[in-house]
Amino acid sequence: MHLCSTVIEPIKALATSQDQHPSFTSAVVTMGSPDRGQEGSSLHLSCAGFNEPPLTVLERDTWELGDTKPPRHLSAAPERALPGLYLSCFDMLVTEDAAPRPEPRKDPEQCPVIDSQGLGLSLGLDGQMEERSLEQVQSLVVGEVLKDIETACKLLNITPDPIEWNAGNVQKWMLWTEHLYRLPQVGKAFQDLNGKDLCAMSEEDFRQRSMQCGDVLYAHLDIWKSAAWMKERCSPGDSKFTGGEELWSEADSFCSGQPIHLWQFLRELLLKPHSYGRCIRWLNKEKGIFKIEDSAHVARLWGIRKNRPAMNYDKLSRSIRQYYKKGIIRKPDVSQRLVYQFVHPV
DNA sequence: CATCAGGAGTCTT
DNA sequence: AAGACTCCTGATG
Repeated sequence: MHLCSTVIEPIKALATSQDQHPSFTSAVVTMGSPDRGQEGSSLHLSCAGFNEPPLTVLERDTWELGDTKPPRHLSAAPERALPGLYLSCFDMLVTEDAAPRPEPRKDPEQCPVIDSQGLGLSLGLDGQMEERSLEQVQSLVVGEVLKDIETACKLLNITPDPIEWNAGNVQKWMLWTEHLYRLPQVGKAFQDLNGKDLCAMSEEDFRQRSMQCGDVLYAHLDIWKSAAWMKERCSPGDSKFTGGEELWSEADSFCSGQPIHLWQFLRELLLKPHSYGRCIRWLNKEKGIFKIEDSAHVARLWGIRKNRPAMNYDKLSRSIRQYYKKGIIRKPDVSQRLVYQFVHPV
């Protein structure tokens, strides 16, 4: 499988340009996290394609380090919901190069574009190397997206594909997304919608239900839809996206399995510092010592997971203390507030 | 005041 | 029955 070679230019543009181009669909790669930029090690990618050329442009987005919301303009997505069009750059990533090799692009002013008509660059040796490294970057990006979604699935006990969600799952996802991006609570506006309804909604529908963050929710859902679509499209055994398949199957088994334990939940949060590092983080990962930075937030997330709206840190900490006897969690030797230690660190 | 420790009854799976 | 939830009293910083 080859990447469409014209993806290279957009990535270059990503590194150098902050300008937006009027004729983009939206494909966004950002470093860091919507919630916590400091970790900065993971890539967040989201795209939404129009089905008219130019099909996709990667652009640098304003969703920068430290920002708390995904890019607004992500929402520039198609009104008609064709699964294959949700994420045209994913499309490019997973599609065999069926189209004829494109001509070199002559116009330097032209915005970098993944041309839907199959136009692009023919590459020399350098280009091939670039292509390879770009492929690695994209693989990494997609892998990170899949991992993030996998984690959320585990934590929420929902399936990765939004279309399968019932109304309860939708509410959970909404609550979770609100907390992740620190959005105002608007879940009520989406009550009684199942996943199918949600997926059928346009950005405008989202905006109508929530002026404040409908577009953000729409964009976030778009990522999930795209990932689900990609998962479906990836043939089993395709190891292109590092661990992607395993991650998914892992997530599936987790979702359909036993209820998650609190200690597992905490560990999952700790494994995603770029998403949850603001509320819980390792003090000493080797020794399994962690600190709950935002007790209310962690309790709220746990409450969402367990469908316990009344959950608070008082109750959560009581549950943690039950682990003392069982030898799962203890207080570290030097006891500190909000600091605990896994007895058997990974 | 928030956190911590632990008893005890209830609920959920 | 296990694990978690809930409510509680009392201690600590």
